[in-house]
Amino acid sequence: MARNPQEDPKPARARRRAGRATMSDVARLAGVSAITVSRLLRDPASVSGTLAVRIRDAIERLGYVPNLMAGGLAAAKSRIVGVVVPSIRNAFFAASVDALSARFGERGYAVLDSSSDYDLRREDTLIEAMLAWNPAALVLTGFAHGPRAAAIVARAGVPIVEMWDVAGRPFDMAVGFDHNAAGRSVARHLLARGRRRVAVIGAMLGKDTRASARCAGVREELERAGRPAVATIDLPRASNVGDGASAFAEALAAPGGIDAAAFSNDVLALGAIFECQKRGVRIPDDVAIVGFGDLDFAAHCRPSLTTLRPPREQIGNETARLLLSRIDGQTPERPVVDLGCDLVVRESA
Amino acid sequence: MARNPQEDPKPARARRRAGRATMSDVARLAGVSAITVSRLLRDPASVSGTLAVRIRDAIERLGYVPNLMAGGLAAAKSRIVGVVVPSIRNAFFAASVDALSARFGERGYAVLDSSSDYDLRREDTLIEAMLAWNPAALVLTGFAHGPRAAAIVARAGVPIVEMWDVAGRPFDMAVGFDHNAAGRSVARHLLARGRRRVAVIGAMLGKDTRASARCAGVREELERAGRPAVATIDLPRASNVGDGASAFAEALAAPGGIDAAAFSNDVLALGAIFECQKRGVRIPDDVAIVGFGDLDFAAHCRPSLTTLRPPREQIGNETARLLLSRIDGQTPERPVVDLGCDLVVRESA
DNA sequence: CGCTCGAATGTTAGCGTTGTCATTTTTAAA
DNA sequence: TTTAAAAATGACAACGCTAACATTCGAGCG
Repeated sequence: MARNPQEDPKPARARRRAGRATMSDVARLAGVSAITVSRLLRDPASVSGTLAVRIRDAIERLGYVPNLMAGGLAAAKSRIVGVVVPSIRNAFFAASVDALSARFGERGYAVLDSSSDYDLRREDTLIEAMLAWNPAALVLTGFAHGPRAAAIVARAGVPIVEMWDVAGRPFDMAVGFDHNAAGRSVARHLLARGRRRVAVIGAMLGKDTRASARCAGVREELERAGRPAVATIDLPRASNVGDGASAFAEALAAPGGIDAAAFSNDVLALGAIFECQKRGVRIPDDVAIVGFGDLDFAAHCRPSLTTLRPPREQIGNETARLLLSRIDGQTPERPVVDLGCDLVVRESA
Repeated sequence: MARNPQEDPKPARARRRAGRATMSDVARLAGVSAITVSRLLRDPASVSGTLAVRIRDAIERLGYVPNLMAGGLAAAKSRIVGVVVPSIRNAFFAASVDALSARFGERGYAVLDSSSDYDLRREDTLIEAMLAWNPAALVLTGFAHGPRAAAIVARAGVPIVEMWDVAGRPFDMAVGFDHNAAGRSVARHLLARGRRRVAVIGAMLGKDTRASARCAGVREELERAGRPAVATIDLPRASNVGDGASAFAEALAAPGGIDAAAFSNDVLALGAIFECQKRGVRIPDDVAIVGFGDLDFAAHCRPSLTTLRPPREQIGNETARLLLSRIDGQTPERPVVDLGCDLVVRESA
C-alpha cells in the first residue's frame, strides 16, 4: 500500500496542550519575538511604544492569558504566597488574610491559604504542600510550630512572616502584638475599677497559645496585686456563645462568687451577657465583663462590651508590606513589628 | 594570553534552579529512571514493591518535595481549584470554603480563594487570574457574574460549580438552595403566627442578589396574603449589628407601626434585639423577629432567634464532591443540587 | 564621519515534570 | 517448553515560559 509521500514527514510525538493561546501565538501575530512579549508583561518600560501597542493589540485579539505555571517553572519562583492560619473561619484571621490578599493581589500575587485546625503536625504538612508551589513568601500564625517546621522552612529559603504574635523567636519576621501584655492590661483595668474576685475564662488554651498567653497575662497581673484569679476555666472547644454562657454560670457558682470575668474572646463574653440577662445579673454592677476582639457586636450589645481591640487588618497589611519589600530585594532586616492592642473601655467593665 | 585548555570546554549557560532536590536526584539515588519516581507518586500501584521501597527511601533522604509548577506545566493541568466568593470574611462563605478546602486537601488539591467584594467586574478579573494557574476546577458564587465571565469560563473548559444558589442557569453545575423559597417560608411563618404588619430589612440588596431574592420572597408571599410589607429598608453597607439596630428603629417608626421584622441576616437581627432591649420593646409580644443564617449566637441570645439555617458546610462538601467526580472523569451530568434551607423556630417569632 | 555606548530586540537553552511510545521482564496460557 | 499477553520500566520530547547571552540600531561625541 503506497503511502502518501506528503503525510507526516516526521512522526512528531502527539502532545497535549492547554488549548489556550500562548505567548508565541501573541508574538507571531504582533510580528515580534516571544521574549519581547514576556518583557512587555513583566517590565513595560523596557519595550518601545510602537511594539507595545502592537503586542497589546495581539493579546487582546487572542484573549491571551499567561500560563503562570510555565513562568513559575522558568523563573524558579512563583507569584504565590502561602498562608497557614489555624482557621479561616476565625474572624480575626479572616480579616488579616483578607487584607493580606488585597495587598498582594494588587501586586499580582495569588494567596494560597489553608487551615491547620490548631494541629501543629497538620501545619507541617500544609507548609510542605505550600513549598511544592515554590511560593514567593510564606505567612504562618504564631510561633508554635510542628516538629519539622524549622527544617522545612530553612530549606525553603523564602521570606517568612509569623503573624499575630511578637513574643517569641521568629524564623524570619513577625507582625502582631504581645498577648501577655494585653492580658495584663485587662487585669490592671479590672483592679483599677475595684474588682477583687476575677474569673478567667478561655477556650482551647492548650492549643491556642495566644489565647493562653492573654489569660496568663491576666492571672499574672492579678497575682502581682495579691488578688489571684478565683477561677480559671478552659473550654475544650473553639469559642462559641453557648460555652461562654455555661462557663460563666460555672464561674458565678465559685465559692465566694466573682465580681468580674475576663474572657479570651468576645464570643464567650457575649454568651456571658446573655446568661446575665437570663438570670437578672447586673453588668457591671454585680459582675464586670471583659472580652477580646472588639467584634462587630461589642459596641452594640447591652451593655456594650469592654474589650481588647487587636489590629486585625493592620496585621495583614503590615505583613504584606514587609514581605513585598523583602521580595523586592530590600533590606534583609529581621523586624518584629509590635502593633499593640488597645483596651476599649465601654459599659461592661 | 594562553588560556587554560581545561577550563570550561563548553560555555554552559548559567542557569537558575530552585535549589531543591529534583525528581532526577531521587531517581539517581534510587537507581531508577525519573519516570518511575513520577509514577510511584501519581499511581503507586503501577510500580513494583521493591522499587517503591527504594524510591520512598530516596525521597525521604533527600527531603524531596515535588515541583508542582513543573508537573502542572507538563500535564497541562494543575491540582489547583480556584474559588471566588464575595467576601471570605463573611461567615457563610468562610464555612463553605473551609469545608471545600478540607475535601480538596484530602485529595491533594490546593484551593486558591479570592474575594470580589460583590464587584462583578472585579470578579471577572479574579476569574481570569485564576485561569492563569490552569485550575482543575472553578467555584463561583451565585449566578450574577460580570460581562466577560461567560466568555472567560467557556474558554477555560474546566468543571465549574456556582454555589449558594440554585435559582438560575448555571454555566455547568450548581449547589445551594432557593433563596426566594426560603424568604417565602419566613413570610408564611409570620402570617401563621398572626403577624400582619411586617417590615423587611436587608443589606446591600442591590449587590447581594441572594439576600435580595430572600427579601423578595418575603414580600411576594406577604402580598399574596394581602398583607404587603409595611416597610422595606435596604442598608448600603455589609450587614453589621449597628445598622441592624438603626434600621429596626426606623421600621418601628413606620406609620401604623410594625408587628414583625424579617432580616436578611442574623447580624442585623441581633442589632434589632439589642435595640429592643434598650427601648423595652418585647419580643415576640410586641414585635416578632426573624433572621437568616443561624449564626452561633442565634440559639443563645435573649430571646433566642428564629432564623433560616443555610447548609453552609454541606454546600462546600457537595461542591467538592461534584467537582472531584467530574475531575475523575465521571458522568458529565449537569446537576443542580438543591440542599434546601430550613426555618429554625425559636422564641423570637 | 567613524566610534563608543546604551537601549531595544532577538537567539538559545533550559526550568522539572509528564505523555507517548519503545523496550524489557514477568506471568499465564497453550 | 514455547509463546503470547500483560506488567514494569525506560527514553525522549514537549509543556510555555524566562535567564543569559548575542546582536542590532541609533544617539552622542570628538
